[in-house]
Amino acid sequence: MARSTAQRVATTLRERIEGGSLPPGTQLSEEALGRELGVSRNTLREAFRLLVHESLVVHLLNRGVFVRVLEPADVTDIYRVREALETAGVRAVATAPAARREALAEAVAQAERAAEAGNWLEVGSADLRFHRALAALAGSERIDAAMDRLLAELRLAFHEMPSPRHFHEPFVARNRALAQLLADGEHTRAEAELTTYLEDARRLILDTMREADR
Amino acid sequence: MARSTAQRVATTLRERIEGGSLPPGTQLSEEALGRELGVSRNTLREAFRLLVHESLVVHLLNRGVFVRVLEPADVTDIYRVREALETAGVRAVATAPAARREALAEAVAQAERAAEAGNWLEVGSADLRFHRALAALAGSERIDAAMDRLLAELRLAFHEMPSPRHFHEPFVARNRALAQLLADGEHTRAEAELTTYLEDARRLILDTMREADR
DNA sequence: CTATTGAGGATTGTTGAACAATATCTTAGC
DNA sequence: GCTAAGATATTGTTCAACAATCCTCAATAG
Repeated sequence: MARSTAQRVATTLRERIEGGSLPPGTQLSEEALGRELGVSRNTLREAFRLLVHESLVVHLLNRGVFVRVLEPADVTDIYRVREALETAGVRAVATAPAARREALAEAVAQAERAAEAGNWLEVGSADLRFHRALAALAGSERIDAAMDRLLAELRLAFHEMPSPRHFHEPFVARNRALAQLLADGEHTRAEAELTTYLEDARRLILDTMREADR
Repeated sequence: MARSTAQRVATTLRERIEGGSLPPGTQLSEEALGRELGVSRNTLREAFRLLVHESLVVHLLNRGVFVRVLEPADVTDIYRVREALETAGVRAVATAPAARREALAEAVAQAERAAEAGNWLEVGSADLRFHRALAALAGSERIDAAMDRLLAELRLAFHEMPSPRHFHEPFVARNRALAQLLADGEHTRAEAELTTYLEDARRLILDTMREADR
């Protein structure tokens, strides 16, 4: 559990960004943040580098670091990568260990329980876990890490979603259907469903973003 | 082209690593390197962060940074990601702009010219360009960046290849065949060829690595 | 002889202050 | 209103010091 000061500071900032108290576009001032968190500027800069690596912030030379602002083009790009990685998972389902396949069903069940309880934010988290588990079928550490980064970026966009229910509800049943297709060995149909799923989700996000820009 | 000192330092270290003068496993001492390159420890540490992001070095807490040592498991992992990303490119070939499709033929031609000239290192570079162009058909900045990182990692393994000709020669013709299948719209066969191509290349590297461990 | 422990030395982790380089804001002049 | 020059604030980089951690190696116990 040994972690450096910079890593702890990065965790604090990550929570603030994902929690919304540091909204996209905010500049992270070295002097102010360092004083508030009780760390030196050098250490803070090391923490910034970690967050840059996670794409949660961007670093502009001589201007500083800013909480990432997700453009529509970014959302489109992210969904292209998701399609590539999750499709790779679908294709590897036959050779994946049983534990990884069970993780899919587990995430679906969690999403359904959260939906019944009306906890739509948790539904969203379970949805991301499901798709992370999907990509994890490929059995690659690098794919897992890439998915983690992608989904962290996407969470920035989720913050702009005015109604979590409207956004997450339709996908609960579709996740179950997709999991069922995979369990039944219907690989081709599973791939097709995944593609339309991602296409629909992407469009929903983009429409909402355009809506918000008025 | 404004670049910070840290970025320039990272570039020289990158060149030394890829050039072989800093072989895998070497520790990058903050004190010694900082004195030699005429930069402070803090700036050097910022440069290290950039290289960590590129996976060229690893950072162990309280122990320092070391030039990445590629294990057989890493090679297997990298080829899983390559399969996912390059397959995504193959699938998007129909919708890709003409310029991107021409980049494929260009890389094939360069590899063939280099092979005729007996310049096998250049053949290797052209091979990587071809596969980078393949993934670029997907039209995603993040996929492009991921491929760049993956191929930079792979170069670490290429250093251990005793005979560049033996390793690169067989793949020149296969790249041309693959490009032809794509130009002909034979998507299914192209995907199949890509899979066996990557499988063969991976096995060749792994066999060589095991050979070298004796 | 092997394994463990502990002291010492070397390296990294972090700090705070200082100055340089750059960007942004303000103001003067047209 | 617009441009240009200067003032101000922020980041980029350095330096020196100290704290925390790891590694080496010898001394010791079994």
